Amino acid sequence: MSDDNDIIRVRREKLARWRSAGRAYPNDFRRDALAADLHTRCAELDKTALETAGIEAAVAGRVMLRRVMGKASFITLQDTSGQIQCYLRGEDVGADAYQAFLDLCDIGDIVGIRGVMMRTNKGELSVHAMHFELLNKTLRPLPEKYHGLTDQEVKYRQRYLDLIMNPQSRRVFETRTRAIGAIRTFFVERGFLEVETPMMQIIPGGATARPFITHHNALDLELYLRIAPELYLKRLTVGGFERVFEINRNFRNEGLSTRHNPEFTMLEFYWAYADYRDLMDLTGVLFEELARGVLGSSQVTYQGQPLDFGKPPERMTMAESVARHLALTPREVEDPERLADLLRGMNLPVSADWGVGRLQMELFEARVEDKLQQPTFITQYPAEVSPLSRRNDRNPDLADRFELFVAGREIANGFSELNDPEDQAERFRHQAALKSGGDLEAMHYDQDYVTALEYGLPPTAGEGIGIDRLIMLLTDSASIRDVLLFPLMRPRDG
RNA sequence: GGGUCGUUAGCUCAGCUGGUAGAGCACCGGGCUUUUAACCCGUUGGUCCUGGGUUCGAGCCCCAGACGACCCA
Repeated sequence: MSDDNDIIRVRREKLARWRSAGRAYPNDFRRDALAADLHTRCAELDKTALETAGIEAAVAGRVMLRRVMGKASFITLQDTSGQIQCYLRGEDVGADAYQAFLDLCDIGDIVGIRGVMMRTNKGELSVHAMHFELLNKTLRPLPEKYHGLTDQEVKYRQRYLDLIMNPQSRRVFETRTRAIGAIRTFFVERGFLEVETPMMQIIPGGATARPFITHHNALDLELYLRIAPELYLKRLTVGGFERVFEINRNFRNEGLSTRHNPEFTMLEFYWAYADYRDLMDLTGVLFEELARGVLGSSQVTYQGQPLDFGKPPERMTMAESVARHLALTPREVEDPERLADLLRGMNLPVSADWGVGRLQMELFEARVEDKLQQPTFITQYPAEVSPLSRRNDRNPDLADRFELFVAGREIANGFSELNDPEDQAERFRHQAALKSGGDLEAMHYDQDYVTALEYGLPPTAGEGIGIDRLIMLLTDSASIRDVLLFPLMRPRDG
C-alpha cells in the first residue's frame, strides 16, 4: 500500500504530464460497442470480409495487456463484457496521440478507442484504432498479468482487483444476482408479495442468536440489528398478506468462519393455509428450478461431490436419522439414558432437563449433520428448541418443523407456524427464563407479537433459506466469503 | 479455542548445511509496423511480517506475537 515505490512515483509523473497537456480525466468519450458484442457480430467474418465491411466501433475499457513494436502496438482492452484487442499505429491515430500512448499509457489505464474492425494475420479480431484517448491514468499497477491475483486476503479486502483480474470471481457474483432474481420470480409467480421489514428492532426476535446492539439518539433507545425478519412477516400475515417474502440481510453477533459472516442474506417466506409438508414440496421445486435456471442442470457438483436437485429430497425424522447413523434400534433412539450415555461418551455436555428430542438433536448435530450430502429434509424437531413452531398433533413434544441439509450444511429451516397466542406466550416466558438464566441466545418476550397473534394468524407455514449458503452450492464456492462481495475482515492495523 | 501450513521487490514465486538478497512479470532506457503471457538488449527496485534470543555472522535456528489459508471444535 505504500506510496513511495518507483512504479507509483513514475505513474504520478505521467499523470502530471497528462494534466499539463490539458485534458486529464475527460468525460465525453462515448462508447458504442462492447467487446463481447463485437466478437459475436464479427464471428462469421474473416480478414478480407472485415476489410470490405468497414465496421466502425468505439470501445472503452481497461488496458490489460500491452505489446509495443515501435511504430505499431497492440493492446488488450477489457470491458464489462470481456476483452477485445486493439491495434494502434501513429499514422492512423495521429503522431501526438500515438506518442501519448507510448509515453503515458500503462497496463491498468482506462482508454477509449474508435476504429474499424479487422482481423490480424493470426485471425484475432481487433479494433484498428483511428482515434486513441486516455480516459484515466491509473496510479497503482495491477497484479501480475499472467498469474493474476491469487492472494485470498487481497481478493476479499480489495474486491475490485479480484473482479478486474478474475473472470471466475465475476461469474460467481453474476450467478448470485441471477439466482436471487430467479428466487424473486419464483415467489412472485406463485402469488407471494415481496416486502421489507425493519432491520432495526426494539426486540430482536425470530431466531436464537446474539444480536448487535445500537442506539437511537433522538428517542434515546437501544435498538438491535435484526437477527431475523420472522415476527414482522407473521404480523403481515395477520394483516392479510397471506403470501409474503423478504430477501434481505440478517445480523448475528457471532464468529467468522467459512460458513458464517456476521451479516448474511436470508430469504424468508410465509404461506397461509399451508403446512410444513407443503413447504418441503415447494422447496424441492425451488431448488430444482434454481439449479436448472441458473446452471442449466439439476445435477450440481459441489467441491467434487455430485448433488442431485433433480428429485425431491429424501425426508427423514431426526430420530430416524440418528438411529441410522449411530446404528441404534428404534427402542434405543427413544431411550434418554442411552442417548445421554452416547453424548457423554463423545465428551459432549448433557443437561439433566433435556428431553429425548433435545438429546437426539445433540447427537444429530454431532454425528449426523455433516454426513447429509445429498439434499435431505430432517423433520420432527423438539418443540423445546422450536419456540415459534406449531406442535405436532400426535406428539406435542415435537414441532411440525424441518431443516434442509445439503453438503453437510443447514440450508433451510421451515415449520408450521405457532398461531396459538397462549402457547406462544408460554414459550416466550420459557425463553425469557433461559435468558435471565444466562443464555445469551435465548429469545426476548415479545408482547407486541403475542398481541398480533391474539388478532389471529391464519394457519400458516413459514421458511427461511440461507441465500449465501445456497449460492455457495450453486457456484461451487468453499467459503461464504467467496460469495460475499465485501466479507467482514478484521481491520488492518497501522 | 486447538492443529497444520504460510508471510521474501508493485505482482507471482525461488532462496542449499547459517556465510554479500534472486528469477519472471511490471517499471525505466534502447530496438522493433499484424503482436498476443509479444520479443531482444541494458538498468532500477528489499522493514526477508513484527519483537526478542542463539551465533563471529540469521531470510534460514530458538522463543513470543501479528496476520492469512485450510482442517478440527
